[in-house]
Amino acid sequence: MSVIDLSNLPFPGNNLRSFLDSVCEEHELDFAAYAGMDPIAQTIHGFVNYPDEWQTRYVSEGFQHRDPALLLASRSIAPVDWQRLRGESTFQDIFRAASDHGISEQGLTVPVRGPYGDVGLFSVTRNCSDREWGLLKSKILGGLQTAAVHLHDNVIQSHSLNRKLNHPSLSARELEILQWIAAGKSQQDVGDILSISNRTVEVHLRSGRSKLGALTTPQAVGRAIGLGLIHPS
Amino acid sequence: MSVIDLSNLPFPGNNLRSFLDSVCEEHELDFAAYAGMDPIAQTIHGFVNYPDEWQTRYVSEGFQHRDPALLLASRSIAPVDWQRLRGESTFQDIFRAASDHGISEQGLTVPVRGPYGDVGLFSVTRNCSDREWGLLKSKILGGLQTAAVHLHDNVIQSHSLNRKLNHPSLSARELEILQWIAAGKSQQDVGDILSISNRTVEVHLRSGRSKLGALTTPQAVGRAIGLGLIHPS
DNA sequence: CGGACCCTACGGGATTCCCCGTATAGCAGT
DNA sequence: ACTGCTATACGGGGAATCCCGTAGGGTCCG
Repeated sequence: MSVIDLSNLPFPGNNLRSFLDSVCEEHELDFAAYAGMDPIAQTIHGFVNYPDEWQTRYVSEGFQHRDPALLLASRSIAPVDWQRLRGESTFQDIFRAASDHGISEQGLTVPVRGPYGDVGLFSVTRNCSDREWGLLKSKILGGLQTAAVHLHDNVIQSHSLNRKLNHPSLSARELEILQWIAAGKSQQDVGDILSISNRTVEVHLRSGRSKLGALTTPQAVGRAIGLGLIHPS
Repeated sequence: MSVIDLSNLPFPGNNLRSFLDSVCEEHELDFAAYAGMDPIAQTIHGFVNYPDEWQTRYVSEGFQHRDPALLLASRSIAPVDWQRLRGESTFQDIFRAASDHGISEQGLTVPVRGPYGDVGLFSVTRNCSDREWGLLKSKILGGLQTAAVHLHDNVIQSHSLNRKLNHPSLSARELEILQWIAAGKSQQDVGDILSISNRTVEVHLRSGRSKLGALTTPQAVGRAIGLGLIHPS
């Protein structure tokens, strides 16, 4: 999974990095970070207002691939309080490293999903006691949720990113065939159903795989489902 | 798409219908409605605190399939203010019908997505002027967002719980292998990765397919993803 | 202790899929 | 008009999968 730094990209009409700062200021937070995951391109892109050294270290040690806050939030609907992760050794490892750079153990990650399988993860931290954190959290949760939606919406809408994260567009025929394959039909079956040659079915399937960046048909089916292009049956 | 009324289903520890009422009370709203779309089962399920006659009419006329508020929000990341829809004739039709039952034109629909392509749509209405609505909206947007997440999370949790009860559970090995297959590995690859024979891999795959009621491996991968047993990659 | 699974492993034979091509025709954009 | 993409179709050859078995060792439970 490659990492794309969005912090220097021009965005239409606003600067998302400074938006992080204003969220921190408004809600009495220390740091904020946005990470967007593209499940197909296998990329993570983002921007933070963490100290530069921590950001560098985080990426260079590949923390974004095993950070339990990101992993859990990327599979969750509701926000994930980092308190839930304290038992996990991976979290403890990353937190020990983070505390060297002044980042607190108190944090929260809000997931936001778009219609194409894209996930935005908005994390904030604040150095304070558990009790203070609990009070603060309930007070600002709505605002964080709104900020997360705003961030992810802007990132996904932005043209410059859409070029980087171009979602594969399968032809109607390719989708149709992939849908039948996902329904358990063989290539021959599909050919009979659609009244075309099984060889032609295989051609469409091949080009579908290629567009999805999949090595095998099962993987292509999985990705297409993950993108909402087809449905399991 | 069939319609499932969840309003009478028992939920663990809380009543979602009364949650709608409390959201209305807290935020000075007239009505609130939750609609969940399941792209796999092709169903819409939901519950509302609209007047019964309106609810009945809405469903009987199939409004849920063409309501522009739902359609737009289901493709959006950010909340959709119904003001944006005033130009659309479909919206005007539905609103004319709604106003017969005391529902205002002033409304908002908040979309929330889960990891499996599921979408929750939380709508609220308030009878007031455009200016009042603008002020109210900015004040309660965060709370609505939080409420929407809470609703959808609860519905999905209980829904997937139901599905897990009804579906056979795959062994850890079977899931592990299916996950690698979904990641584009061949049976031989998986055997090498797990240091077992490729024939053994095939055995697990076979039994996984059988448990999922799938005729082919691509179908099994699709179903496993649809059930949330594995993730696309 | 005897089933009931699960994990492991191997084999033969049939089927299917995948990769490499070639080829025509239509349709859309520039 | 040329270029590019899509849909259609065909074929050979090799690789992979799938289906039918057998079989020993492990765990868990009644």
